[in-house]
Amino acid sequence: MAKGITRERIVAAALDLLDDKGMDGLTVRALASRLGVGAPALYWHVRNKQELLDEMSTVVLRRVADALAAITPGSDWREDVANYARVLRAEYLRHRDGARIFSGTRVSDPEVVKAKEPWLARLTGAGFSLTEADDTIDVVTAFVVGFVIEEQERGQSGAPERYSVIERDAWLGESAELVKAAGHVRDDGDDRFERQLGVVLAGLAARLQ
Amino acid sequence: MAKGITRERIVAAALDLLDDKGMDGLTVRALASRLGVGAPALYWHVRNKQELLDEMSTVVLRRVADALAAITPGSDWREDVANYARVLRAEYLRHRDGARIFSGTRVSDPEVVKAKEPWLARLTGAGFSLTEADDTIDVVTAFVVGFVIEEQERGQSGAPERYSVIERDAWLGESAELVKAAGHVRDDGDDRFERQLGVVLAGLAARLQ
DNA sequence: ACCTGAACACCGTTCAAGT
DNA sequence: ACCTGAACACCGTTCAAGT
Repeated sequence: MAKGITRERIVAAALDLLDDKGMDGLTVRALASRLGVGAPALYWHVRNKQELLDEMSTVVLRRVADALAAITPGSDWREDVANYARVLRAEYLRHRDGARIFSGTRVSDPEVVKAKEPWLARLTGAGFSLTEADDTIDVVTAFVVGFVIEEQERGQSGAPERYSVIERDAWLGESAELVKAAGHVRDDGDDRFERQLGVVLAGLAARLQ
Repeated sequence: MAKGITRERIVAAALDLLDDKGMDGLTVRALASRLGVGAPALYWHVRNKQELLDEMSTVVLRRVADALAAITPGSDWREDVANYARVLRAEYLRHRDGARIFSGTRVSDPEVVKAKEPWLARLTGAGFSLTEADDTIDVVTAFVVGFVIEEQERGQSGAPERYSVIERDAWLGESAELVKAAGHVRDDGDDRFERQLGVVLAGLAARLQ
């Protein structure tokens, strides 16, 4: 409706549209009509759809960086790294298919990459070599990305019935008793995340001995 | 050319097409013409494109299961889990954007899910509870998915120059010395993977104490 | 500088009709 | 049972033209 489209407004509207309609509904035309302009108007502000996606992912990672900058570092690097993992997961979860869409995309803003600096300082200060510190951030990031991709696929429209325990057992058929039992005791969400994050953190701590 | 399209041939051709032309080139029409039929012909064998993608990912995961079944389990669960991680990474790497495309999709074949059974048996036998055994497979899977997504994004067409160290330093601008230094010492590929996988395995081993 | 209108070369999918 | 031809309702993107 109100004109005066800017790059930032486009990206913000794109994130809203993604949450409303999902990845398939995130089209240049739908985005333009949401902003009250024609589709070609967007191409004055953004080179193409890929650049738009990169910009969206940069915004999400900037929020991660900002949230982390607002947290006062604790006394233990373990708790700080855990907070990084939690914030990253929370920001991915905030958007439909966030982990799949925003992982492995190019960050367009150097400031977001520079946000790693205090973390590397803190980890090397705690006794990690530079490579180990870099590995630390990377391995935690990889874990969170993989975890949330699976998590978001699960909690989605389109046949949650396969994940209903009874139907899953029937679908599995004969034998595979442990696979079925694992399905019965399986939990979701925060507890599962914290538990598995604990595994990764324990592995990192072991490096310091 | 040769007619007699079957579901399996369609999926195999789709994997080939993906590797040749990438995700954007994987269209129903291009796939059909590769098989020598019209696009609507495919809809007799496959409900829609999503089902085709699910089937592709099932084939990839079936190869993982088969490769693992061919490996004789060693004396140490650590080495077995490491082999799972290596095989999963290798199969993802085999296809363009494999990790991003094939992770978090629905497996259509119960046999592939059942392949987890001997792993759960082995891990519980080694002293893990059922939940811990399930976490073990999941946390390793999540790590591999996240790692390979990043890995495949990097080794791709479209501006590898940002990842050239000199240009990256310039792009980063002032300060952020540790971020730059980390970029200088950073390696890629197998060594990096083995190192970070070692972190996850150490964390899992710590659970057993 | 910023946006529109019209167009181009595509998409996934449906469906009557053919064999 | 399996496939074609034609069509529908879309896509992302370009480009001359308007203001």
